[in-house]
Amino acid sequence: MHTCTDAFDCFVSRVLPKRTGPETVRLFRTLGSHVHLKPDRHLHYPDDEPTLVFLCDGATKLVAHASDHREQVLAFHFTGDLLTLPAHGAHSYTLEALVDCDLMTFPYAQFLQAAEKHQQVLTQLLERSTVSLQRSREKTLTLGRKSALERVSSFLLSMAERIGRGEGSEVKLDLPMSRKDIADSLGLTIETVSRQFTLLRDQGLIRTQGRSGVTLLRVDELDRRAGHLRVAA
Amino acid sequence: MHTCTDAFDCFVSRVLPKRTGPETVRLFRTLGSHVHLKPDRHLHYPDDEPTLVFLCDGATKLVAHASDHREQVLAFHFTGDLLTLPAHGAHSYTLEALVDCDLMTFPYAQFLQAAEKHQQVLTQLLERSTVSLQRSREKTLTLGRKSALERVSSFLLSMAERIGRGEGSEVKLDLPMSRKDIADSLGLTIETVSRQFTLLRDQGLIRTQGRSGVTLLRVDELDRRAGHLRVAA
DNA sequence: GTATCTCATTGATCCAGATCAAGGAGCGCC
DNA sequence: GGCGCTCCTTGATCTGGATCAATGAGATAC
Repeated sequence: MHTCTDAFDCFVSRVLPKRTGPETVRLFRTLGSHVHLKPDRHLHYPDDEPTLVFLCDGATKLVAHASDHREQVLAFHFTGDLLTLPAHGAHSYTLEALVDCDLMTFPYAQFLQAAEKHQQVLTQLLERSTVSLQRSREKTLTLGRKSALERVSSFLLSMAERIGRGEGSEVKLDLPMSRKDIADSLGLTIETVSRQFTLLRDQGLIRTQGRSGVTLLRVDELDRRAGHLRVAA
Repeated sequence: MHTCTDAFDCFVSRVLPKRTGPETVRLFRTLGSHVHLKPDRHLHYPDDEPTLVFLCDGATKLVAHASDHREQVLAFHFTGDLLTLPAHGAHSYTLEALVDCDLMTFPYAQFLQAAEKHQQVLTQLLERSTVSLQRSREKTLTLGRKSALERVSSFLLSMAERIGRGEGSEVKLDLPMSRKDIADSLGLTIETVSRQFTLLRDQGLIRTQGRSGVTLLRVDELDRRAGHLRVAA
């Protein structure tokens, strides 16, 4: 994935409905911009109007900035995700690349206008927005009421769902984010996250390979550690 | 607001576009159910499919339940709000009335189908969903990175925005939720919330009248306490 | 291959907010 | 209008995770 055309084609095939007319495709093309981001770089976008982003390839984090230099990671995104960057309000937001990323950006208002005649696009936007809201609510519960161990377990399970490769009863993960990113996402410190990893490793629930490799060995036990509701035993 | 007809009319006038045809209105009527909830009662809804709720009148809280009996308030809603109750996943959710409430409920999937021909309804659904997501993200930052005092200040400011009555430079609030609800919303305990109220009162930033009355005396100072980004000084 | 630099782990101490424990005040009920 | 109950406030103590402080291990550059 390198050229602007590739990126746009990727957007077309994954977001627009199958038999979208060529004139509509052309309309979206005039609205969208292709951006390549290197790791640790953040997307520059107008802070007074929301922007729609389609992540063609890569992984990003959405970060909220409070006063001081405190940061909270609101969400991680992976290849194929569609997300809305809010205009800055009481806090400011940035989208930062975790690895090399290709994305398409659209001014939200104009995109919406273009989509109005194609309710399948609207429906999809709504659907994806609902999934984001759902994830955000789970995060709220995690941050509001869970212990460090529960947070880290929840995090691993959620990553397993999104980027895990199942191998028998195990799930392999290649985490694109650093311990700092995980800590900022879970409302913890690097040290605490590291200690929970060690704890889970010592209990035989996970194995780690290098900085980014994690294998979940006992998903059932992790579910219990995560404080999830017992599925009727 | 008491009869089923009143409630549905309220929904029609606040959610459906102005010149919606009578046959469409009739369609939505067949999908919707009117429910009255007394304080502390919760809405019963199928746990395997999402439900759309329009709050005609009253105030509610959306609560997530983790294992043990820990609860996290995900959001408060007030008259005129439209919200989506997710199907239960790793956690379960309930919608509970804070005061007497009238609401209209719709099966989400069927509502969406009915709305497909009316992209104004879709657009509105999307818009409201985006606002919910935005609020949820602010909450994430609050729960992840803010101190008790910052959380309570943020909470008061957010309530001021939604249900405050401005009187000169002051804002009057009549909070429909208990200290317990506030604590469960901010990831704190009742005691800590109470102590922050006392602190803010002692600093002359708020005045309290009885259990539910709060007057914000210094919105600017509260903004500072809330850890909001300084508006270019 | 190895030097170096960054990121992760581990250990020691500290503190904000939880927990435990009484009082006090508002509000509904009779 | 006062009785009683619930919710709120205040105080004392405890603790999980933050902070401070070294190591240790992976990745990158040469």
